Amino acid sequence: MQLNSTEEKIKKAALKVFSDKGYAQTKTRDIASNAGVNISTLHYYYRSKDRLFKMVSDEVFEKFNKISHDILDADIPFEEKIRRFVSDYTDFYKANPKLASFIIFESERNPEKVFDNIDFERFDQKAERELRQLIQRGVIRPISYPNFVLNMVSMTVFPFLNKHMLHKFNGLTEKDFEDLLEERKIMVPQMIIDHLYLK
Amino acid sequence: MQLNSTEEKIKKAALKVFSDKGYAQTKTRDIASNAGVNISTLHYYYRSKDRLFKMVSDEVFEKFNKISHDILDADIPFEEKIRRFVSDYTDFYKANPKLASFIIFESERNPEKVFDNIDFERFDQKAERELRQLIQRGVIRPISYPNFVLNMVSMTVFPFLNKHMLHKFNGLTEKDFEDLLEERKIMVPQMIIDHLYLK
DNA sequence: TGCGGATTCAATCAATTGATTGAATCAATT
DNA sequence: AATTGATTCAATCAATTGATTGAATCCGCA
Repeated sequence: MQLNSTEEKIKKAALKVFSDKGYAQTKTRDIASNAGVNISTLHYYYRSKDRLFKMVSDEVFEKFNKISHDILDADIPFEEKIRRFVSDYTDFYKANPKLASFIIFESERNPEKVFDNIDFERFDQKAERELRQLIQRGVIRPISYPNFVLNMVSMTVFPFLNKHMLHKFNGLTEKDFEDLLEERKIMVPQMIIDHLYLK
Repeated sequence: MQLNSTEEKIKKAALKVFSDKGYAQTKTRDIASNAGVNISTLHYYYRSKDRLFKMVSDEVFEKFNKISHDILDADIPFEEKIRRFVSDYTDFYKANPKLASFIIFESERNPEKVFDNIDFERFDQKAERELRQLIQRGVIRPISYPNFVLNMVSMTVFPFLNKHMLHKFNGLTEKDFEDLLEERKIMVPQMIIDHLYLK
């Protein structure tokens, strides 16, 4: 599919509107007018709102998963993986600020639409094994895998879920927000590592 | 308004459906049938979907804010406030598991419907002052107030935003989830305190 | 030029949904 | 028992919305 084709324009508009408003609040007419095409052109290419959503969300989750897999496959120390996880996902969400809420919101609100063929398993099994080994070797303190992941993911993603509130109630400008993210790239891994490593 | 009155039944059903499905995906018919009343009974009491939503969300945010205010007004050390924040909000969300997503989702998706008269300011000013003083006295390391809050809030709330994923991809049972939360009540404040306090 | 498939669109359909109406029922008071 | 206001409901309305239809337009190619 070539860039800027009608088909591609529709998908881009769909991602924008879906992640701005969520699945239910999105109207196919919104997407069509955002893409600058007729409603039936949208249906011509994607048949239904559901199928269009699935296409978009599959693409999003693919990009999303790739980051994890790349980090896990990298031949670097565990500490470094933590730093890269926070840094890479922060950059990912910075480049696509709406994806954070898209992923979290829609996977809770419309799991049946989002999950069909996503495999978190490969990633999880590998990561969990690595964590367990470090615990058994006495390098890091005992911690359950879900808790470890939650700490890392929550502190990385949450600023993007809360952006509106941060702007409204903490008066953060866009620049402030970016500075805050850069600060977190250092601080968050450091917090996790300081808590985890027994040294 | 008396307990279990029709009016109250509608509001309870509304909270349930709104927080299950989000504003847009909620149909007044859903609420009515959940409450066991006719659609027009719902309109008789609340006039419109918007007004019903506002009633419900105001009540939610009131409870939500009370926790912060109580902690901040308490005459206990700052460390202890961190522990109570994590613990009290965890209990709050445990008792009302859907409220976490309700608060985060709706305040981002429909800020204009949610925020009218919420004052985060009193809380924030007081808390920020307390943090600044500790930094100036050299008790804790320098950290911006938004970053401090983000760390605390994100690690506390996030498990509830992600519950479905945790169940699906980590195979957590309900019991596992509760154990995990109890573990986090200890671990999360400890992480924050270890990182913050210079001792 | 003219054929044929791909693409686009205006018009329309059917289902959904928030809201209203007017009648019926209930409950308290006299 | 009668009156009155509060409550409830079946039926209906108007707007929205996902989807379809059939005609028009575009484009590559003989």
